[in-house]
Amino acid sequence: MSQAVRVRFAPSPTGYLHIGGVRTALFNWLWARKNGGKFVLRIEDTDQERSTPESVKVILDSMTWLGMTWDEGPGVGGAFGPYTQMERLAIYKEHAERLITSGKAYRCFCTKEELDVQRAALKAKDPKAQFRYPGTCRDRKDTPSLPFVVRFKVPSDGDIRYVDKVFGEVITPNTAQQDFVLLRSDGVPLYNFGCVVDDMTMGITLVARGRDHMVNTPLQIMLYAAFGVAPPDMAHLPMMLAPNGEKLSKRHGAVSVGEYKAQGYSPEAVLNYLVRFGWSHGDQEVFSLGELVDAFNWEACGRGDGKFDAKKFLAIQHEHMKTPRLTPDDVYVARLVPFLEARGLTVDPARVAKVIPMIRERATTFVDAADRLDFVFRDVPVMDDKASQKFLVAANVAHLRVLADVLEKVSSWEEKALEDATNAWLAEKALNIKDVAQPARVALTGRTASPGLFEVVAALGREGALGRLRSAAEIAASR
RNA sequence: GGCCCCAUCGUCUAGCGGUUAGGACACUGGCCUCUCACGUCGGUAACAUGGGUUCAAGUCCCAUUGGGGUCACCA
Repeated sequence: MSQAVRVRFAPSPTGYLHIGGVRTALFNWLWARKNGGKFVLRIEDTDQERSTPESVKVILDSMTWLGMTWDEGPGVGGAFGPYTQMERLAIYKEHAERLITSGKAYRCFCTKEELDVQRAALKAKDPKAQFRYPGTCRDRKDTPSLPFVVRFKVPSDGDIRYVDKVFGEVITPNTAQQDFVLLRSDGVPLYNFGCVVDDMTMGITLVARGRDHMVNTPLQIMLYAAFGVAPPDMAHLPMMLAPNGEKLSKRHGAVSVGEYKAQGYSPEAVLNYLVRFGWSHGDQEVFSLGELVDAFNWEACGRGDGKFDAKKFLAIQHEHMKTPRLTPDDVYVARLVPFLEARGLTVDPARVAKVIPMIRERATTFVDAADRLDFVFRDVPVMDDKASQKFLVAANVAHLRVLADVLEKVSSWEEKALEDATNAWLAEKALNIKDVAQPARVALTGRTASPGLFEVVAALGREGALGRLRSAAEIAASR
């Protein structure tokens, strides 16, 4: 009885994939997956000034990285293509002519320049007035051979009402509208027309988009009515703003998917943070993708705008990195290796897998993880000067040497045995672990903060660990 | 300014007439501890204001205030 769900994400390829756009894509994607429906990706490139092929590629790559696969669209095709608007101009033209024929739209020969003059004149008289197309060509009978746009004939009275899946009933009086342009003089459709023709011909059943589009929805519903077609369900999402309440943009920090990828975020964590922005599921904060697909619904979407919180985002990312259920070891390794290699390190994935437990609970991003594991993959650790000067000093030479000697006698090079042997020595000499831990840590890792000392010793292997302790002792002795 | 939308801790939010107003992030005190983390126990912190409706309003209605969106041959 209910038709199969078909939703879409229709970005404009004018730059990067913005984190806010990802959120609207996500809500659509979740709805499709939850209902076994189709998720369509459509490229709205009718703004030829700003659209670029590079941007299309960035968007596709970002969507792929995020795991939001599309069932129809660029690269995968589908029965309702093409999925790029500039390849659909004939379809828009045909639909525009249909509206002209049925008297729902008309050719307007007013030029942009003429209208700009009229607009300026009005503003000059009354700065607060809003210019609206006066309907000059509305009832024009002649058809001069001049360039023209196609305008929609907005009903002069009545109103448009629809029930938004998030905001409930929305009523807008028609008197608030003007005869808007469907098709530019060069035959390229404007947003509202292209959007409606595409959604209609692509069989879209629900349109979910940002609240900044809510003003377009009444116009689009008029168009559906003009075509004699029932409009799809509508759902608007509250806006994600910058911490200061402005529109979220580059100047507020990272806003593109690519930046978060580069910073070592997980795609699941990105989606997890974004979904909780404007949607909730009781007290649950952390979700796997599967859980999201199951739990998502429109009823639990909030209506208030919100502000982006980078710290909470990082916390969600950290949560995903800590939890093997959310980030299995093999996934962890696959994502971490490129970041290690980016540091110029040569790494064996099997070895990476072995040392991940050392940093599971500590690393917040893969960049952070690579940094924390850096010392493992070098012959000589990168030495922090302050750490070296504070701990690799004459007073610690003996401890470092003896520790190396004690460890050397351990037959089984594993954490427990190494720790036991060390503790035995400490007990015998009435020493405290604190007396040797920091100097040893600096010797082994080059830093004052690291995973547990004996995890580190074990991970470095007999030769590596003993060598580092002894050469550090030399450095300390020379001071 | 017109039209539209919104309003619970600093932030994301739970709440769908009766709650000591809950959780998370952030901040913060203690515990744990070889560092850093993790973990754990605790703390500070919110219903914008004014009217109604009701035995009873964070929850319903109205107004005010505040915030946001949008007013193109951009999307």
